Amino acid sequence: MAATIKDIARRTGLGLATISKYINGGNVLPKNREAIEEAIRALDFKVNETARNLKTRHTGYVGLVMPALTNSFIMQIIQQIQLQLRANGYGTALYCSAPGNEEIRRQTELEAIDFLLQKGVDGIINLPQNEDGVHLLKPLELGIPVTLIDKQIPELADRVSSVMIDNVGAARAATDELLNAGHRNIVAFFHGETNYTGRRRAEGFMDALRQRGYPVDSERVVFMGGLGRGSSVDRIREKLRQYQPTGVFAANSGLTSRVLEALELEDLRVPDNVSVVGFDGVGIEDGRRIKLYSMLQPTEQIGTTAAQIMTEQLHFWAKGEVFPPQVRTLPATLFVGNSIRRI
Amino acid sequence: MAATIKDIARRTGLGLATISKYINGGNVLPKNREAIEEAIRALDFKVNETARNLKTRHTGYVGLVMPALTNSFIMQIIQQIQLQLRANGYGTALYCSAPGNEEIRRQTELEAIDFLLQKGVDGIINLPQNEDGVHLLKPLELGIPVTLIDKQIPELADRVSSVMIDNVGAARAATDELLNAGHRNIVAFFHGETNYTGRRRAEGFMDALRQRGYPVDSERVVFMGGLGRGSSVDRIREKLRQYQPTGVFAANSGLTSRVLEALELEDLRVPDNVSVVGFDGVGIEDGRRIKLYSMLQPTEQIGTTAAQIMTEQLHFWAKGEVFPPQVRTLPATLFVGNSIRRI
DNA sequence: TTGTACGCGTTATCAC
DNA sequence: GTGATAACGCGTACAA
Repeated sequence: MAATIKDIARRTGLGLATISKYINGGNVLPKNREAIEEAIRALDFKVNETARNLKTRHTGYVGLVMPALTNSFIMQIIQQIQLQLRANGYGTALYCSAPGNEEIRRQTELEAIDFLLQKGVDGIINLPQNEDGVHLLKPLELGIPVTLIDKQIPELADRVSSVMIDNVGAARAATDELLNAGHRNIVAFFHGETNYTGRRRAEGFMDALRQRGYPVDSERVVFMGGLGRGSSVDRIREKLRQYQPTGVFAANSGLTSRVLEALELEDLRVPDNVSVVGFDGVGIEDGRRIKLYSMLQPTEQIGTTAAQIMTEQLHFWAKGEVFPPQVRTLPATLFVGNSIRRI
Repeated sequence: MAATIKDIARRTGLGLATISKYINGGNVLPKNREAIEEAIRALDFKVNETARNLKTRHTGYVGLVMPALTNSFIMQIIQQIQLQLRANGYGTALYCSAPGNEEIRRQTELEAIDFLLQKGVDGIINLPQNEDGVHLLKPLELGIPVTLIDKQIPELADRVSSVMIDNVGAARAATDELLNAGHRNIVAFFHGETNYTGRRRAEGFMDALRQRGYPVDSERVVFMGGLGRGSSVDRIREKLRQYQPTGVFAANSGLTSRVLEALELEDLRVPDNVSVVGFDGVGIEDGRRIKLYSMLQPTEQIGTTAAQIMTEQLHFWAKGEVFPPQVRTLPATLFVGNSIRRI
C-alpha cells in the first residue's frame, strides 16, 4: 500500500495541513522541512493525483483529438505535442478517429469530446475535421480551453486559440516554383470545397497566378471533396488527360500520394512529362530517383506551440483569469527535390 | 456546476446508495429506476470519474509507452490500440520517447513508467526498447499489468503478456523469396545484436539458407547496433561494395529505408542490379515505379489483441484473480512488389 | 430493496 | 507557521 500524507504526518508528528502545504510549495520551518523530506524518502511517498484532482477539479491530462493516423504530418504533430505537454507536467489522452467518410468523422469528433470530457481532461487540443466546430461548444461552455491545430474555425475565432501554417503563402510559394520554371498549364488539387485549409491553399495558388497576370482557369483548380481513394485517383486521371498539364500542384499529403498514383497509372513520368510540387513530404522518401518538391510544415514548432499555448491557458484558467485566444501563423518551408523540369 | 448523485437523490427523494447502486448496474424497483433515469436526463448527470477512481483505486487509463513516432508501423499500432482500448472503455495515455541513442531511450523508458504511474494508469502496454525490462519491474511490483508488443523479454516471460509476429517465420519467408528467384549471394541487415527482434529475424534468415543446404556466411549477416542514420548508411554501402550481393534483405523499416538510400548513393538499380526484400511497407508507396517486396505486420490485429489482453487482464485483476500471461504470435504477410529479378 | 454513515487522500479555511 | 476540520463525489458495509 502506498504511503499517504497521513503516514508522513504520523511519522513526523506534524499535522496534515503542514505536509500538504510543504508539498505544494508553502513555507515551512527548516527543521520540519527536513523531517518531511526524510519521511517522504523513507516511505517512498508520492502524492495521490486522483485525490488531489478530486479536490482541485482538474486531472493533469490534456485531450488530443486527431484524425486517423494516416500520414506523417499528423504523426509528427502528435509526437511533439505529447513531448511538450509532458515537459509541462501534463499527460496526453489520445483520441484518434477511425477512418471513414465525412459523416462518420463528424460523429466521431463528437464522441471524442464526450469521451474525453467523461474521462476528465483539463483542456483539448484538436485538429478539427468538423468544420463548423459544433463539437467544441460543450467544452467551451464547461470552461475547458480549446486549441486548434492546422485549421481555423472562423465562427469560434474569438473563443479558441489556433496554430497553423500560412496556408496562402505556402501554396503561393509552391506555385511560384512551377511558374518560375516556365510552367503555364498547371492543374492544382485541393481538399474539399468546404475545407478551410483547402480553400486557403487554393487562394494562394490563384494569388500566384494573378500576381503575374496569368488567367485563372477554375477547371484547373480542382476541389476533391468526399471522394474515396479510388475515385479521387480516377478524378485526377481525368483532369490529367483532359488538360495535359505540364505542372501539377497537390495541396496535401493524401492528394500528393494520389497524384503520384494517377501519374503512374497514366504512364506519365516526373519530371519529364509532368512537373510536380507536393505537400508534407510525401514522395521525398529515400531511394526515390525522383524526389518531389514539397511544402513542409514545421511540425515540431506547431506541436510545441500548441502545447505551450494550452499550458499557459490552463495556468491562467487556474488563477481564474481570462486568457485571450492566441493565433499563431507559422511559415512552411520548401523541400527542393528534382521533380520540376524547366520549360 | 455539474450535477452529482446527491442532486439525483434530492430530486428523486431516494438515498445516495440507491442511486449509486443503480448507476453500477444494481437492482432497483422499476418506478425508482424510472425516476432516477428521468433525473439523470434532466440534470444531465455524469458520474465524476475522479471521485469514483479515488474510491475504486483505478483510473480508466491505460498507459501506452512507445518509441518515437518515426514509422508507420508504430503509428498503425497506436491507432489500433487506442481504438480498441476506447471501445473497451479505457482512455489511452500516450507516452512516446524522444528520438535518441540507446542510453537516452533507456532512460526515457524509465521516465515514461514513472510519469504514467504518477499520473495514474491501470495498465501499461509497451513496445520495449530497453531489452532487459528493468523499467517494468516497478509496475509489476505494484500489481499493474503489463502487455508487451513486438518484442518479448525472456526474463519477464512468466509475468507479462506479449503479442508479436512470428519473426523467425517472417524472415524465413522473406529470404525464401530471394532464394526462389535464384539468388545465392545475399546480404541481410538486422537490428543491433542485443535486440530480440533482430536476433529472431536473423535466425529466420539463416534457417532459410540452411534448409536448402546453403552455407551461412556470418559476414553477410549484418547486425547494425547503435549507429546513427548516417553511419549505418555508410556501413551498408561498404557491405554492398565488398560483397556485391545480388539480393538484399532489410529486417525492419528503418533499415529498409537506409538500404534504399545506400543503393541510391551507390548508383545500384532495383531490381536490375540488386533484388530487395524489405519490411513494414517502406518502399511500397504510391508513385514508385519499383515497389519493394515487403514483409507486412498485421498491425490492426496486433493492436486489437494487445488491447483485448490488457482489458481481460484488468477485469481479472479487478476481481482479485490472477491472470495467466498470454503470448500471441501472429503471422506476417508478404507484399508482392517488383523488386526481385530472377537469375 | 433502501438508507445511513463512513472512508478514499488531498486541499482549503480557519482559528491558534 | 501550524493543526483540527470540513469539504470534494462516490462506493459500500451495515443496519433497517
